[in-house]
Amino acid sequence: MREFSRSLPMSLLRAREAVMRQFRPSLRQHGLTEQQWRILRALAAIGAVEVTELARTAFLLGPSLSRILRDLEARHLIERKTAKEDQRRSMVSISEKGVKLMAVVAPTSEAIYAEITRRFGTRKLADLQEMLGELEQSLAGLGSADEAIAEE
Amino acid sequence: MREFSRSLPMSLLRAREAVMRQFRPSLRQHGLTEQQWRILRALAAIGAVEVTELARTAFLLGPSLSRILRDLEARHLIERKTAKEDQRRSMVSISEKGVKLMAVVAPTSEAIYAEITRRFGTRKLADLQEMLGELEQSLAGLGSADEAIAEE
DNA sequence: CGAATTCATTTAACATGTTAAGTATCTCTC
DNA sequence: GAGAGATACTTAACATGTTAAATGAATTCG
Repeated sequence: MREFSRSLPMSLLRAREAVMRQFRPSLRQHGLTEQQWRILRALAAIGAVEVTELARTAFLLGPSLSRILRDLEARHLIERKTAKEDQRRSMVSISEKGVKLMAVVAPTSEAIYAEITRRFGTRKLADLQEMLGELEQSLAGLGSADEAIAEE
Repeated sequence: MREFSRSLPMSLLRAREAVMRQFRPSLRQHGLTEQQWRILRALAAIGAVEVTELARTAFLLGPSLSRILRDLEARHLIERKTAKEDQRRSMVSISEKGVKLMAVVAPTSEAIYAEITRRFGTRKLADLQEMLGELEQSLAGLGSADEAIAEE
């Protein structure tokens, strides 16, 4: 069997951890987790969105997002209001307090990203992201929760 | 600010998820999580190891590993015995039952990996892993839990 | 119209990630 | 050789990942 530590999943895991390790301390100082920060950024970029689309954008599963939104709302960092036409949907948006928090955190976050880019190289970073996108594309539609049924 | 969904952390997260989505159903059919599978593979490759080194090899934090080993031991998939010279250390190894389980799971797992390799391309896969390793290297020693202290 | 179905979101249950604290053992030093 | 410190591992507490089930609201279809 392939040497365990050289598998693709491990390479991806180690690389991502190396990157996230840079951001976590700064976020933590402001009481934010990686996921909470993703949600705030997504909301700031998009504006008001439904929960389902926010999940797609921030790449979080519904249950995780549901819990995090509850907490962020309790901290008044986001706002929620149910849609008038469809009572099932709720529109989520970042609050003024959330915007202010982002303004505090963003500079450090940007500086860290810049340092990572500097160390790894701008060109290599672009190449890497290109390859990661291609990898994702090449696997699209393979494990979409349909193929596994045949094995049951 | 940089378009959120194109950040390096997101690219890495999406790519890894695309890959792991392929493996999870098969592992799940055998009652294994991704992390439990990593541990079994690591043990099969290395033999008997201390918990701390296993954590390094399987890329898991101590507390996670501690819990998982407790469960795997209860399922008789691994074995543990405290070292004679140093009562603090315990040597972990895969059990016969664990080996048999691996023999059942491995073929499917290998087939999935082969399919991923085929779709993405052997050469590109090697290139990608090379770049991921370089990224990890270029960030080594940056966020080793020391630099954040200056900010406190 | 009304039951069945679909859809958006939440809750539940269990496993892991993450940081801090605890426990037991070992080592080192005076 | 006794106490301070270091080391290996575990527990605790809280946040998220993951799958299944529940809830409530809209839609479809007979």
